[in-house]
Amino acid sequence: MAAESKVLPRSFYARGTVEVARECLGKVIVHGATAGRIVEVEAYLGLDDLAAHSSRGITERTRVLFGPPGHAYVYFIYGMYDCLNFVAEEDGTPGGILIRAVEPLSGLAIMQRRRPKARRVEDFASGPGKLALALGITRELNGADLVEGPIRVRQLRDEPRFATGCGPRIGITKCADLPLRFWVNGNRFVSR
DNA sequence: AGTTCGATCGCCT
DNA sequence: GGCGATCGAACTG
Repeated sequence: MAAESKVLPRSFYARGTVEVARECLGKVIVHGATAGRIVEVEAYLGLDDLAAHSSRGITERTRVLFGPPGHAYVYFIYGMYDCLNFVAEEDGTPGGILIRAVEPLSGLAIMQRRRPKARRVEDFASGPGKLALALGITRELNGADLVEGPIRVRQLRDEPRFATGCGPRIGITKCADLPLRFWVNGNRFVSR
């Protein structure tokens, strides 16, 4: 796969969060021997988006959301799960893209070991907590560089065409009506 | 220092 | 569809 794809440059992330979110669909996350194709994401906008962690300003947790683009923001939620975001926008402007689902491509046996209760491939990474487990992504990787670090995002040279859908984000109470969730239409690995 | 509640998941009915 | 698990960040006083 390495010969048929290239790592996304930092300039890919240094744009508006919604634009980057939409274009993340179809890209491939590689971590160690595991890889998955992004099929569902959500955009979390800077300070006005009350559902975004960045809306309350810079804290120890949200620091990387305000930093340079092309880095991973990994946070701990519900006492149990880690979730992966990509940082967008120019340095100093917050913007996060929550990766909600990937289609497993490589390292399926490793993913099954990390997701022992999953009975089907469709259950390996069809949710933000699940995908972090399947890809082995934890809070230790918060702040990791997506261009040169341990997690990389690649674009296939012959990325297949696909239609996308858009709708409200999942699991939030504030700003619950904004259509900031994006997915690959009809893909069976989307969380819902 | 104490309380609240969350960008979830899996099990139960 | 409903709910319990589980714990840290953020907010209150």
